[in-house]
Amino acid sequence: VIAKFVGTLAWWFILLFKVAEVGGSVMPFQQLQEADGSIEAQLPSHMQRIEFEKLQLSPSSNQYVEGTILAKYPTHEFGTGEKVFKMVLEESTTQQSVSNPETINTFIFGKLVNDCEHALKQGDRVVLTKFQVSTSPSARKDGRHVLQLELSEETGATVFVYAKSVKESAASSNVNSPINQRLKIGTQDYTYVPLNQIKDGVTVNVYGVVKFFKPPYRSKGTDFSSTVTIVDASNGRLNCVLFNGNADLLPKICKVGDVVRFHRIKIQEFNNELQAINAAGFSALTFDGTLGAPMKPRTNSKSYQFTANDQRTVEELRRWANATISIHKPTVKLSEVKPAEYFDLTCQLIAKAVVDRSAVLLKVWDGTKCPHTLRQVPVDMNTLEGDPADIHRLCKLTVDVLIYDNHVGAAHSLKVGTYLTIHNIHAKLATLNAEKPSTSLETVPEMEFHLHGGTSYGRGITVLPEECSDVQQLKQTLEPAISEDQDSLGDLTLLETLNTSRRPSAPERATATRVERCHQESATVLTAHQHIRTTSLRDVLDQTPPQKYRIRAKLANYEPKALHESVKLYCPKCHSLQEIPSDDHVDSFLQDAYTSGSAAAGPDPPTHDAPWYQTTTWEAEDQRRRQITVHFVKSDEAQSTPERSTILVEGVSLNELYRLSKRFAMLIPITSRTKCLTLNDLSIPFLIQDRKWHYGCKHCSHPQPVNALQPLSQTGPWDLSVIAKVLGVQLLRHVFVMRFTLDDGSGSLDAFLWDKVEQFFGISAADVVIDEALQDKLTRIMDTLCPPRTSDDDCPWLECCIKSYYVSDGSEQKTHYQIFDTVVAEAEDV
DNA sequence: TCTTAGGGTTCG
Repeated sequence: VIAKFVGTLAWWFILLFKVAEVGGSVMPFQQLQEADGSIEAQLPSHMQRIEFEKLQLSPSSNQYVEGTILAKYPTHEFGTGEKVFKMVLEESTTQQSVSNPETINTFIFGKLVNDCEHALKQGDRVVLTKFQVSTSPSARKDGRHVLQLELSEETGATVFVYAKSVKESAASSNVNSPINQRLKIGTQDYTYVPLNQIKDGVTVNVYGVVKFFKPPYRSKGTDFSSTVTIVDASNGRLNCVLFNGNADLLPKICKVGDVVRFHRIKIQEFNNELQAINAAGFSALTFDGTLGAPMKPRTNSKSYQFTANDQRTVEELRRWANATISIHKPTVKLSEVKPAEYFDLTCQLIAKAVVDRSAVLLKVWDGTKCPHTLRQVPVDMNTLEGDPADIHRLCKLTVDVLIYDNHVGAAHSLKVGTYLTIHNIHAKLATLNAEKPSTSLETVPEMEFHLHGGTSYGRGITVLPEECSDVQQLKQTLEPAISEDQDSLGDLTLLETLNTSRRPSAPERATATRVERCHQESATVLTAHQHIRTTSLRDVLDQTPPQKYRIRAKLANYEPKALHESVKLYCPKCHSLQEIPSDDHVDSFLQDAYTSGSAAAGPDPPTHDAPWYQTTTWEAEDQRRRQITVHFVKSDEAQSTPERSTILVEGVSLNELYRLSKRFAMLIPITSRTKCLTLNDLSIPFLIQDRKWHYGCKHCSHPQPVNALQPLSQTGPWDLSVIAKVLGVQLLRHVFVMRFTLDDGSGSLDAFLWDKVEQFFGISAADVVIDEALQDKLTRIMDTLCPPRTSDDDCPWLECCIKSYYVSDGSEQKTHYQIFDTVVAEAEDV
């Protein structure tokens, strides 16, 4: 189609422009040059033309329209200084004669106007992308398309124009210089009117705190509707009535107290009061009203301007609202519900079932136990959608909520596991009637939960985004509630259900096999939290710490690759982490010790016996005439074999240290430089026991003279921790520290493995250092988790618990992740 | 320019 067009009329395709701002920074221009192929090749990838006639209220972002400017109206300026102009586009079509070409009203807003009001002329052929579609209020009058196009900063729109060939364009005064050179990217200065200064008849931008709202619902007309009452520090108050054919373009408010920014609302009078209604080009940002919450707005806008001023405004509104007690509603948990109360319930959906045409049953929980006798809505288990394991395990904590009439559609489309707020839910005491008489006077009336029909008091259901602060708070209540509940009957009930002779329902079978499959297919398994849903790494990366997740990912890489480097020394007191001193380091330290020792000690080294040890001295077989001294600690005769005895050694080399440590149970390297026996500097092991080298923390130890050991010589076999205590040594612990790069296809992150890693691998960090068989095992495990030289397909999945946390490096906070409550599957068989 | 709704408790 386009080729024919280009061929006959010899148009050139010149880019126009794209103006979009994300978070205040200008995106680069996207410049397209002359076309000698299809238009699609010139546009961002996968763009598809949509004919006017096929336009819908929620266009997908890869659609573009193409048309000729039939009329262009003068630019109008709002009181806010923002500009807007309207044009009428006629469908470009190749058909020879079109009796009734489609025409559509198109509005250009904001800085886009500055960019193209002079560049576009009647008769120009344009391509528009990322427009917003709304119903045309003037369709009946002007006979044009029932929908209209709106292009603004917020839609991320791009306008392209065809210009005539170079020759023609040279003759034309309009297009004699390349359009892209005339572009100026300016930021739009949005002005926001305090709510007490709002006047009738103007289109304005406002900021405010939500005092009341009705979540979007389908109106009796063509659109979705949402009512939002906002207030601000000026003591103003504004009732906004918002419509849109696409519910997603209405503000995404979760709760009273949220902060909103509306662009382009029109003020009008109704019932002697001013009210706002969304004007063309309306767009909304919604911020969590929680002090200190991230400044990431909920919005459908493709891009938006958000300056330092905006940030200040949101912060101020948050502060003001949180100090103004009348704005917020008290939150009510299930444990606090009073009979006949109406409240907003923030909860997680566990299961749902269609009851009849006018009602849907939702089984929800908020982690607290409702103290009232609850009515259980009878439903066929087979019509109940949800994980049977969860339904059974949480049955004591879930409540049945009946959702009626106009809310049924919304309830029906909810996904199990979703976090919700059910607004204005009614805790109703069941009415006893003649057909269901009370059997005794003591019968306690049951409590039932209803979401009645209608939208009064903001009745409706809001799906909460994962990152909203209410969800984060809710999750913290849910998780401990599950583990408490696990100890009770929950699991037993589940087992009984799965073990009954009755054939399990399909979802039940799926759950049972899924549990098995987890263990089979995953190279690591969880030691707890199996009930938690898996979160994608992309979602993990989107959220702010601290959080805990269950994830499923592959091990793309790990550090250190030299596995012996993964073992470090950790001080449980000062929490410092250090490398294990290398053999070279210990060797040179020992050499320094005996070289300087013999020089400084003078002619009379303390080589004599003491009441608690016997001393032997001999000369080493090297050229330096080095003197080796060994003090044998006296003990019972029964323990006097070398394998059971303790020796204090001076003047030994690394080699001798190894040889002696094989023969004696315990070996303490010492020095007699100071005339009494003392420990060496703690950069070498202070004690070797069963070939295991033990180190002390330099910061936390207060070494005592070795003579302090004398009283111990009477009490039989020596214990490592006792010796350390007597000698004033704070023991360092061997620990594994590794970094796993996890990837699940949706995202990738680095997670540290350093707490309880011995459980993770089933290997002791202290032992692996001296045991080659264990080193081989560790290598085999890592080769299983992350096979060398294989494709991604051969990498096993890892089921892991990870938690996110902030680490401050002085100037900024960084997000770190740590693996916990996870072990290698069947590590004992590796 | 304008249908919807224009906050204010229910059939269950």
